[in-house]
Amino acid sequence: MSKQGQQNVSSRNLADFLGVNPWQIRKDFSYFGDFGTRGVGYNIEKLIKQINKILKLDVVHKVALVGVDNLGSAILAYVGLGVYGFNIAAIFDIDPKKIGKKIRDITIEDVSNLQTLRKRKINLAIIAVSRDAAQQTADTLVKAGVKGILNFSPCHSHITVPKKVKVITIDIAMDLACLPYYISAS
Amino acid sequence: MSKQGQQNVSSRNLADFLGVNPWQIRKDFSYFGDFGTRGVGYNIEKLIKQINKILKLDVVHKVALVGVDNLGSAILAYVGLGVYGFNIAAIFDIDPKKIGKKIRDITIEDVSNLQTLRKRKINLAIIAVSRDAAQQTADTLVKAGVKGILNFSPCHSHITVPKKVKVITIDIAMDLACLPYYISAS
DNA sequence: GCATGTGAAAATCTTCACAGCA
DNA sequence: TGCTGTGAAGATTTTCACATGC
Repeated sequence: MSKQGQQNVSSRNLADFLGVNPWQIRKDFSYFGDFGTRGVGYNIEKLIKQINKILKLDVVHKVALVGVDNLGSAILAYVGLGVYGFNIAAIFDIDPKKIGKKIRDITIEDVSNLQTLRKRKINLAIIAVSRDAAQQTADTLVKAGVKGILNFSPCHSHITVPKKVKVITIDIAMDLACLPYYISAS
Repeated sequence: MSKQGQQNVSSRNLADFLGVNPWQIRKDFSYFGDFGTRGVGYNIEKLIKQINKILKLDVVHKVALVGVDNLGSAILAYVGLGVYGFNIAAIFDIDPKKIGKKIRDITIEDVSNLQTLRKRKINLAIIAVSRDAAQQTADTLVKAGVKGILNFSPCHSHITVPKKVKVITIDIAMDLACLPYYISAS
């Protein structure tokens, strides 16, 4: 909407777009403050800024990618160029054939370099390694000061981390496994 | 646990493993029936069967993969070999260079063949195409009788389908975007 | 004794109706 | 008049305590 030059948006507009009720939008916003103007709606630019601030997306975050297989490459393509203000600042792999090569001007490093993340002020990481290496990778990342992990290993492989570290797991097979339940219900 | 030869598991065991309370486990199960034995716990084999039945994972589901880029290849590696009883039964792409090649004994077909899905009794699909092609792909899939879609295009590209069709969207960049909120809270 | 299954209480989330303000 | 912000009502979910059965 911002790109289309719109100035304001109402809770009804947003609700229709998302498929929810207008009062859900308003109630949710109200927990964080008064963003709108009565009779007018929400100023789009201001709203974007407010939400980015709430979600802490108002600064650029450096991210390390561990594992640059097919999945790692796909992630780079998706997250690569600054969506939501992320900056893939380092890439690691265990495969000697890949180490030293460059992807998008970033040199692939050996996983033994992971310990340098703290010094480089990188505290987010994406785990795209094989399921067997996932826990070990997580341990190393935590030791290197990483505070948030996006984990692509299957959820039953059960990554354990100290609870000050936030892990979000994307388990592709499990998401697929949700579909049959819904399609049979209809 | 089953693979380790265990016979029974208690709600406490399951709860500890998942990081929730035992009574949450029991209450949830109780909505679907009486699976356990008082004083003993749940028979693991029987429990697996019951849950698979509830989730409709007790039969093999055929799945079509559309788009066999890096992401598509990664998905094949993850879902490829029968996890949760899925069977990747067809692969489609738009790139003439890929069409006709084989991956895991499956010949890559042109997307114009998507209409054959109904005849082949494939009613689940994975969309791993570029964001611009996502809606069009979804439309074609729906027309071909697909009832459930796992969609990897960004959620703001906003796939629209008839509501009898279930779509689950995995938006990698958005999941990553959740992390900063949690790490700053600690 | 031990662990499930469940009604009831407590907490939370959703919906609504309308006051308040541009 | 139009749309936000919000207290209160309604619905749902979570927690708990204990009766039930092996």
